[in-house]
Amino acid sequence: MDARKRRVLEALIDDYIATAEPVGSRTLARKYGLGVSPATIRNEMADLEELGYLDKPHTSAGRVPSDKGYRYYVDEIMRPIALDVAERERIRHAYQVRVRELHWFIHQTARLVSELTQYPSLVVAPPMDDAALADLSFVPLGDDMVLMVLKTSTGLVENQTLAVPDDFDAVKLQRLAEDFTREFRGVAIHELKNRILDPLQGDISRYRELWQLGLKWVTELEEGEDKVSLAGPLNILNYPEFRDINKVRRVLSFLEKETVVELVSRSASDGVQVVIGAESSMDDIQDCSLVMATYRMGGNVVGHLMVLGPRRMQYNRVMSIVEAVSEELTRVLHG
Amino acid sequence: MDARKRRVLEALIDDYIATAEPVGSRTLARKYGLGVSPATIRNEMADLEELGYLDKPHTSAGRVPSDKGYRYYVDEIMRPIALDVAERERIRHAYQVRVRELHWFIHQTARLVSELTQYPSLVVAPPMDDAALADLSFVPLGDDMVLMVLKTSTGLVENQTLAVPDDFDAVKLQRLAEDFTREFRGVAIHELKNRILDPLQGDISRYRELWQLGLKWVTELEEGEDKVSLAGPLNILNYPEFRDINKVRRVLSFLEKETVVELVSRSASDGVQVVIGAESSMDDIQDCSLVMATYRMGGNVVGHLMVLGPRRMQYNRVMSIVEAVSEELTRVLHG
DNA sequence: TGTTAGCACTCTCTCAGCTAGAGTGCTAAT
DNA sequence: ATTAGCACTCTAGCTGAGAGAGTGCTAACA
Repeated sequence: MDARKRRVLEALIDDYIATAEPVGSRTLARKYGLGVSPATIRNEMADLEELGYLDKPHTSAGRVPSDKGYRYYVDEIMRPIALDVAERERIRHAYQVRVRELHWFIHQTARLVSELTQYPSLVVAPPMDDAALADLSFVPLGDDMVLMVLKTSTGLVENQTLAVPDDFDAVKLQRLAEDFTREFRGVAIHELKNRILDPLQGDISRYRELWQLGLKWVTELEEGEDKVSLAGPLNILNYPEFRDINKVRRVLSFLEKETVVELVSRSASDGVQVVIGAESSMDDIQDCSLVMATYRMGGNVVGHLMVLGPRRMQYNRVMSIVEAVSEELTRVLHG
Repeated sequence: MDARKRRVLEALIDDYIATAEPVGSRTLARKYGLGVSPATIRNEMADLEELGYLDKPHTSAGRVPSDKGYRYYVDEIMRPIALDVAERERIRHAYQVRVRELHWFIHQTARLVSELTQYPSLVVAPPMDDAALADLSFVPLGDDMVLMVLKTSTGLVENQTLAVPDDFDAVKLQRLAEDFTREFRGVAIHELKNRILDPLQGDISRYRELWQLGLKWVTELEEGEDKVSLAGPLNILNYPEFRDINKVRRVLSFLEKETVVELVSRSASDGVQVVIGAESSMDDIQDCSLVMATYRMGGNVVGHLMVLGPRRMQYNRVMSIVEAVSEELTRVLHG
């Protein structure tokens, strides 16, 4: 793979990303200043095809990048692109409203990313489970209803209405919350469940009744709907590779399945990651690419952020956006 | 319009709803026991076309119902269908979790309806604005943050985190909430804004600073994202009339525009309403039908519920579902 | 030896023409 | 009033030809 092959591959992929049409030697020679004739380029393309970087839809069409071609492009050729000022501003301002609820963050993030990239975007919340309890309070609502407000050590707030037995009045509830917070502050949420159900634990039996109601909620928090936010799914309709309605259906329903979460969570390493086409080994998105990143929250609690597009994706742009947003999100969640 | 014409029209529409293919006289004679020959049916069909109830895609295709045809079918021919037990149960159980947040209700309702009907469904929340204040409380969160919890006279709860000035400690906040609730209980939310901004009002100037923060939130509540919930948009991909990607795009983006809310809110009358094709005078949904209903909450505060599908919709089934759900919702919101 | 011009070849896309099939509308018989 | 029969119309689908784009190979060239 000499320098000229690289330049040919780069030009071809750039052109294909821009046009979605197979690229021929003539086009390449004309539009990109490669300094050689179409015939020479043809030879190079034949080599690149033999090396597995290019595919041919049929004999008399131009070439198209293969998964391996894109991979090489992403890893070795492509240079990161700087976001423009407006985009940076957009990202910086996205989290200025001082909401502290997790589902708001993931919703906002998914929308931000899909609007910036013009691709569908999916954000997975870090498991609430791993965070520690910081504070618990109750707000009586009348009608035997109470609003339970949970604050985590990561600074987030979640709340839920609960029905409580008749004999819990406001005073009792407040004392309960204080006792509870004193006893369990700093304990991880998932740990909490064991402690409460453990009969050897001290004088907490009187909370049990109430807490069991709360347990249900905590459990829901872990695997509730709020955990994943999908934004901009319709964006894929703008790309010609999704002219086929069945493909649209396959991909979009994939995004609503539970498997996405597993897929996204699988790649837990730092930094921006790219998955190209069949690399995901998911049938439904054989010809889609994913750009993923993680964000952190109070230590090692980790959430995920993903963009899905056609393999012919503007990788550098999308990667820059995903990186910038995940960093901003980590920053905001830390402060 | 004699009895036989009615039967022909009914059979034709039933068949077209089932198959999405233009219906010919032969098919009608064969599949529905009309007791007459295709030739006779042809004559009736010619009459029905002249009367405007049917259209012809082209000379040698069968007939297709026109808007007027569907209208007559819905108003005069079609009989309501009873939901089966499983569906009734499904609806009854949908609201058993005792959440009291409006956005939960609309989200849940939209999902329920789209799953039952297999069409996209949209639910518009009643304007928070019209409800009266029942109770206000604050939960301190540390970091100068506070959770503001608003309870309305309709029994719903909304909450929002706010940043507050340094000098509001827990005690001060609690007293503030008590004073506030005492003074403004029963006042409509939209009225509240005027009262607070009115300098002639009594000794409330000390709340102003805090409340102005809250005002922003209340304003957002009125026209925030939580006001509308769309579920099952992908369902339309299952119907052959949406094989064209541009039509899908037109319709789905219509559902995300602000105009839907206006359209839905326009028909404020009781009971289930049907809008067929061009009756909506909305270009983007020329060949879609809408089934809409309202639900009530604490008197006359009204929300809306809508199903969108192809004109070739299973009107009786969808109408039954929409009616049952809106009634159940009204019932639940009342208790 | 690497590059290039030339050229035959291959494959797809499009368009016109044709056919089969479905359905109609009219006429005449019942 | 109903129906059988039949000519007519229109579409969907197939076929074949031609244009166009692009390739791969060969031979000439620097």
